[in-house]
Parts: sequence; C-alpha cells; structure tokens
Amino acid sequence: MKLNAEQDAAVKLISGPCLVLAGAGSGKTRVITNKIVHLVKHCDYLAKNISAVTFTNKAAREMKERISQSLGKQDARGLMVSTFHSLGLDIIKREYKVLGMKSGFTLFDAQDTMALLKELTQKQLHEDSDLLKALTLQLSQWKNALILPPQAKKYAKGERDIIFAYCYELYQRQLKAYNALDFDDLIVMPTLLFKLNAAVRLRWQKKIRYLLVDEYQDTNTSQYELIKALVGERARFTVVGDDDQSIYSWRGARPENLMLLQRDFPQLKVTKLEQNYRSSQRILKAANALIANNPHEFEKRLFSELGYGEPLKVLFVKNEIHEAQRVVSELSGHKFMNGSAFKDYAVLYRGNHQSRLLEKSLLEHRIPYKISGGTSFFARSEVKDIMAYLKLLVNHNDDNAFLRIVNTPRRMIGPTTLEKLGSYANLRHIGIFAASFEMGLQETLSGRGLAALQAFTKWLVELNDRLTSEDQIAVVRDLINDIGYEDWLYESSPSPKAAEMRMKNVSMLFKWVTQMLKGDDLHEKITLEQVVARLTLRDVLSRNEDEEGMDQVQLMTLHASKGLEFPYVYLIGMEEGLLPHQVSIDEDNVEEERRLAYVGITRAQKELTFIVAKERIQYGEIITSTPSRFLLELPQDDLDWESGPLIKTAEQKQNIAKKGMASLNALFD
DNA sequence: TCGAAAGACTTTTTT
DNA sequence: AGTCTTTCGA
Repeated sequence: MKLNAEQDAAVKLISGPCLVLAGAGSGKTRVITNKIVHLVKHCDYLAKNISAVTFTNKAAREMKERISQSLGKQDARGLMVSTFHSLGLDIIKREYKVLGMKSGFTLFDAQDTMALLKELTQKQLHEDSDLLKALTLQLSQWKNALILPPQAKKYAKGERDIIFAYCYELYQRQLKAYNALDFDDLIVMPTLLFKLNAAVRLRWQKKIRYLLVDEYQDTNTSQYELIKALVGERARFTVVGDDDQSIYSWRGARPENLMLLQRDFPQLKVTKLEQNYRSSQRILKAANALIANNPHEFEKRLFSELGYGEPLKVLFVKNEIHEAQRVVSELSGHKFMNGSAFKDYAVLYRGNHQSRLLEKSLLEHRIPYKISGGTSFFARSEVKDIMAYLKLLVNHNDDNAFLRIVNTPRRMIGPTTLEKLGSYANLRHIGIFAASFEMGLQETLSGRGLAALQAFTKWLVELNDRLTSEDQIAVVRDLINDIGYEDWLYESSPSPKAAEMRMKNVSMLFKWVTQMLKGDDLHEKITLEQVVARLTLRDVLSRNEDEEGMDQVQLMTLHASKGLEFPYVYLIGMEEGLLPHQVSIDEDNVEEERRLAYVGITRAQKELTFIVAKERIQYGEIITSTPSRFLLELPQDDLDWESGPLIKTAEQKQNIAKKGMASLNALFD
C-alpha cells in the first residue's frame, strides 16, 4: 500500500521528536509500522533498539505481526512491541534488584488490589463498598500522578484524604511484604527508577534508541514521564495521537500531554493526517459535525474520497429486548440482501452489560458472534484458582493467592486453622506461608490441622525447587494433576457438563502457559514467573484457536472498538443517560462521551445504524428514555429517522435552539 | 461443612 | 431482572 504525502513525511521524519496528529481512519498504524520498517531498512537501526508502545494487547499483537511480515523474521528479531504495562514489566524484571525487590514477584490485578484493601481497611473504614471504590480510584490517581505516600500524606487535606493517604502507605507496605506490584506500579516503578538512577536510565536509553507511541492522547502523567526518561536528550521518538479519540480520562489519561510535548520539546515536528481511508463521506461528515461541538486545541479537517454513501439510519424500538431482536433481524436481513459475511458487522454499546440480551438473541438465531473485551475467561473461578496456584508457586509471599486456594480443593484446612495461622504470622511479622513452618505453631494448632498445612506448603516448596532444574511445563502439569483439580471440578459443579466446560478452561489456560514457556517465532521463551505476570496483564500470544478465521458478528464496548473498523456498524442504546452516560452528565463530562460517540461512528466504513429504545429496565424499574443529544447534533439531512425526529424534552428543544443561535452568531462574526 | 434461600447490589469505560 | 453474597438450617 502506498503512503500519501503526509504519511510519507511522518515516516521520514526521524532526526528528532515527531508528533503525528492522526484523525480516525487516517492510517496511523500504517505510519507506525512503515516507520519501523524504514528505520531498520534505511536508517541503520537494529530492530532490537526500537520499541513501540501501545495501550492494548490486541494492538500490540497486530502491530508486531504486521511488522514482522514486512520486515522478515530475521530483521524483526528483538523488536519490542508491547503495551505500556508489559514494557514496565520487562524493565522491572531486569531491574528488580535495584528496586529492592526479590525475584519471583506477583502482579496484582484489580481484584487482588481490592481484596487487599478490603482487608487493610476493615478496621479503619468499616466496610463500605463505595468508599472502597473511591479509595482504589484515589490510590490509582496518586500513582498515575507520581505522588508517593509521603507526599500524599503531606498534602492531604480533609479527613478523608488523610485516611486515604494513610491507607496508601499501608497498602504499599503490604504489597512490599507480599513482594507484589499492582498495574500502576508497572509504570510508576520504572519511572521513579529512571528519575533517581542515572546509570540505569542511561542503560535503557542506550537499549531503546527509537521509541514510538501509539494512542498518545491516552497517556497519563506517569506514562509521559516514563517516555521522557526513555528518550532522554536525544529525543528520537514518534508519538501518534488524536485528541478527539481521548476516551480514557477516567483512568488518568491526559490529552493535554499532546500540548505539553510542544513545550517540552521545542524542536518537535508536527504532522497532520487528515485523509480518512475508512468511511463514506456521509459517515465522516456526521462524525465531524458531532465532534465540532467539542472545543479543540488542534484543528483538523478530516475528509474522505470514498463516495457519499448511504444515509445513517435511526431505528426506534420499544425496549431493550426488542432492541436486541431488532439488531439481529436487521443484521441478518442485511446480510442476506448484501451477501456479506457476519464478520462485516459490529454491534457497539456503552456498557458491558448491554451485551447480554444481544448474546441471547444471537444465540436463538444461531448467529456466530464474538464478544471482545469482557473479562469472562479470567473471571471464571477455575481460571482464578489455577492462576492463584501459579502465583503462589512462583511467590510464596503472596498471601492473597495462598488464602484463595489453600483449601480448594479440600485439604481439611478450615477457617479456624487459618485464623490461628494468620494471627501467628501477624505476631511474628512474617507471611503466612513462612509461618506454616514455624515451631511455635504447634502450641496453638492441633496436630491434624498443622499436618495438613505443612503437607501443603512442603509440596509447594518442592514444586518450586523443581522449577529451576526441570522443564517448567512438567512442573505446571504436575501441579494441576497433584491437586486433583479435575475430580474436584466434577465434585463441585452442578452438572458433569458444567465440570467439563470448566475443565476445558483449565486446559486452555494450561495451553497458554505451555505456549508462552516455549516461546515461538515472534516471542522469546519466558519464565513461569513472567508467564503468570503476562497472563495477569491478559497478554496471551495467540487468541483462542479461532481468532481471525471465524466468520462472527463482533460485539464490543465503544471503548474496546477504538482502532478497529467494520463495514456495517450498529450503535445501540443511543439514549440520554446511556450514551451520554448519566454519571458523565452529572459530572459535567459530556465532552468525553461525545468523543466516545465519535469513536463509535468513525468505526463504520459503509453503513451506520443507531438504535434508540423508548424504554429500558434499570435496577428492575422501567425508565422511559429520550434519544441521545448526540443524534440531534448530527447533520439531519444525512439521517434517516424511522419515525420522524423525536424532539421531546424541553432541554433538547433548547439544545436545537441554541445551535441555531450559534450558527446565526457565526454569520455575524 | 454444605446447600438452599433470602438479601444486597448492580450498570461506565481497562491494563 | 439477574447475579453475587450472606445467612440460616440441616
């Protein structure tokens, strides 16, 4: 595929810092991949000195495949294409000693973090799930802004912040005791390390001689600091971003980082990609009209040469049940008429829960579908169990994992035994695993409980010993066999069929572990410890056996759809309170919701259909809804409303009136 | 120690 | 409405 002039300019800009402002569908991934190929083929860079960073595993995987295709396996050797978090993990893996950590650390996922905080706060805050959520959010925000416990404590004002800052300190101390890290630490730790230790920083600057960052508008403060530390004075980097597609501010993303770049690197060269190669002119016009309602730092005018295209449709349905049925019937009718494939269709929605009814409806019609995003696999108890076993196997200090599986399957180690063990460990300030070997335990614990406990810990120690000398795959296999997990599944599942399903998941997990331990053309061999961390980051090599090849309708959230494209898109739940989500309306953050809608619209290549339900069940109650304000912001001439534009509420009438005024004012400006 | 039944809680988005 | 959690009784 040939590059256009702007794309080509962006590729060839290699002597200094480079910012590419790339509108939706303007071929930004193509620029990144071509640039890497260019660097290797024409600029004497070795692939192993180039690092490309993305936000999602999927994006990283696809990019890696594309590059190694055009570069060849040999030249692509050692190329680092990863998510921010995997990059952080790689850095920590090599520098853990400098960071004061022991080898064999555990990565805590959101649930682990939650569980730990729950335990830590039980005495301070009484159990209050809202507060707990606020706390996790606050801790994450502090970390993303590179604020450590001492600073948090110092600058905390108000009772709540003081308590939170104290919890933060406690939490970090506990993580350290477990030899564990959370997701945010994967960015924060390397960043601080580079800030404080020049030697290590230089080593990494030497290793990563060119850095490329995708979806730059999604970076938070700590990520930007990490980038700056990595590129150093040489400032050889390319970042690609689009402020209109910034949809992650809720997790600390700061699209201002696009502006900051100009301040921090005065020699920055900026290129704009404004030709869209994805959507019909009509779809693009609608997207432009929508996003024009947001303020802009960088002006850009996206255009398309792909023909005007069909009008966008707006369908009305009675409720969410009809919505699901309508999508499916529209879709299968359209497919029949057009002779297209299922995989040409995507149904996009705001929240994960909206997929449930769709799934049901698709199942009834025997339509193959794929839900991406949903955590379903790793949320299953059998998968969590095995993951906990693996975590504990590589890190005996992980009390969290210990408590999850010490009695699963049954080992006759009940709550009383564990409580005594726990308080003993607390008393001695050691982990519960280590405590199980202490002689002093004999005084409080009955012989049988102690015997069962020590049998368990001894068994794990032996397995762990084998990790260094033997085939790690065999050790994992033995672990699953030793615990008799399959029998336990059949015992504890409601039906043999359910047990069979669950065992299949265990096998899938085992397969992934095996693949990652072995490595392949694109991926080096890694240790079990790394495998476990990667799995926690949901970074698995090949997706389920049937990733690409299968002809399936795609179901996903708007967030998950970013970066993808589909010929026919259905955008469901286009209602006030759902697409501008109520929470965002209340918090006066409709702009980000508008960007979310923009992302959704710009996924479509040929046809786009909106669906509005007149009523919807929320918390078991029927709510009558009004069409999303975003529908009214689109060019009405290009919209095909099924039953005439419904303008109901006074607010929406006002909205239209205001817009009228605005365009009137524009005439006189 | 386990299963059933009542009760609480959910619905924003992710590494 | 549906799912996850807690509680109670056997």
